[in-house]
Amino acid sequence: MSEANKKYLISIVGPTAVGKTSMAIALAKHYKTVILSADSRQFYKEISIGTAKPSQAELAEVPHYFIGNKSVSENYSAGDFERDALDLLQTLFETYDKVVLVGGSGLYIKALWEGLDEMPEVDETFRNELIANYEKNGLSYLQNALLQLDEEKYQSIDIQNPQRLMRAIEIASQTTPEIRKKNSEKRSKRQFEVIKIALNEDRNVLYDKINRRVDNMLEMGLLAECKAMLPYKDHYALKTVGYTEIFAFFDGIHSFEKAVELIKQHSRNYAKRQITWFKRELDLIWFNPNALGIICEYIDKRTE
RNA sequence: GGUAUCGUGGCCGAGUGGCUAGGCAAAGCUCUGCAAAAGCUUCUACAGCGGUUCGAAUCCGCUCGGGACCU
Repeated sequence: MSEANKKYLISIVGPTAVGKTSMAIALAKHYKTVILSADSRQFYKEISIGTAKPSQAELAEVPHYFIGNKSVSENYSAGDFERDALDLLQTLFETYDKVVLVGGSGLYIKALWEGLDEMPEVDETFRNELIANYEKNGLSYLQNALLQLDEEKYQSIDIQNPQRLMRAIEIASQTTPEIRKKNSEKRSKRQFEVIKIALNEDRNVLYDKINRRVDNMLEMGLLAECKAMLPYKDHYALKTVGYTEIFAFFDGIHSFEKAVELIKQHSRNYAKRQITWFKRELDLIWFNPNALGIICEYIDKRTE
């Protein structure tokens, strides 16, 4: 079963602060390859401290892709990432048999592993109208709108979730059932094998790491980074843990101490959601974050 | 020592005789383009003991505890 030219995407996933970055670097060095990041916030070049980007020293150890390659003023979606990452992988696999993927953004990783259906481009004007209508008329407005456009979708999604409803309406209003069916059929097959590795550890240990990392971010100058981002505070990229809480502090909504407490708490909540997300992935194996040796053995067995 | 006063689930907090307040946290979960987002579910407590009542977190008594005031 060993094929000379078989390509592998070694994927390291798991909750925030568990130790994915250092594991990915260790693996990339061991297999003499490069790292492709799948972190929906580390794309942005202006925000580094609060997103726990790899340090300059770490970035110098191994080539990284998709770190700081976008600006917070751009909108970048899971679909964009799938397309860009797939393009890049095609090139990388000409040189490497194995590439390390690392990140914690479940949807983005899923997009790269399995692909998303082809969908119409997001129409900002339409989306803004939808948001305005939702704010004026409430959830039932969205529910009714989707029910009119695509009853099948209405039955299958969480109709309590305004974000999902709006996205479904966007798609339904620009496509027909036939197009939607065809789009889901032409999802592209992957030319590489995905090896799914998740890192996790005792919840209390993880939470402790998260808390300490937040303190560390503050020491490294998170406050100044947030201050510099004030002009962009309404961009999607800044709607994220570590920034929204500090912005609220700047606005006098709560104290600095409260902001710090909330960042820690929200980071813990995020970690929990990540764990829930990846738990559904059945062909994914869980390891302790310092089990480098065991992980290498596992990879070797899978790729021999 | 005396006088009033308060004591609600991990935390905050409404409720003055009868129908699970609510919020936060926590835990569990959902997920095809805002995803570090957004949403869902679960968690029946009234300091203790006794009394009144068909029925008490709510009324009465005592005890314990907190903070306040007076001497």
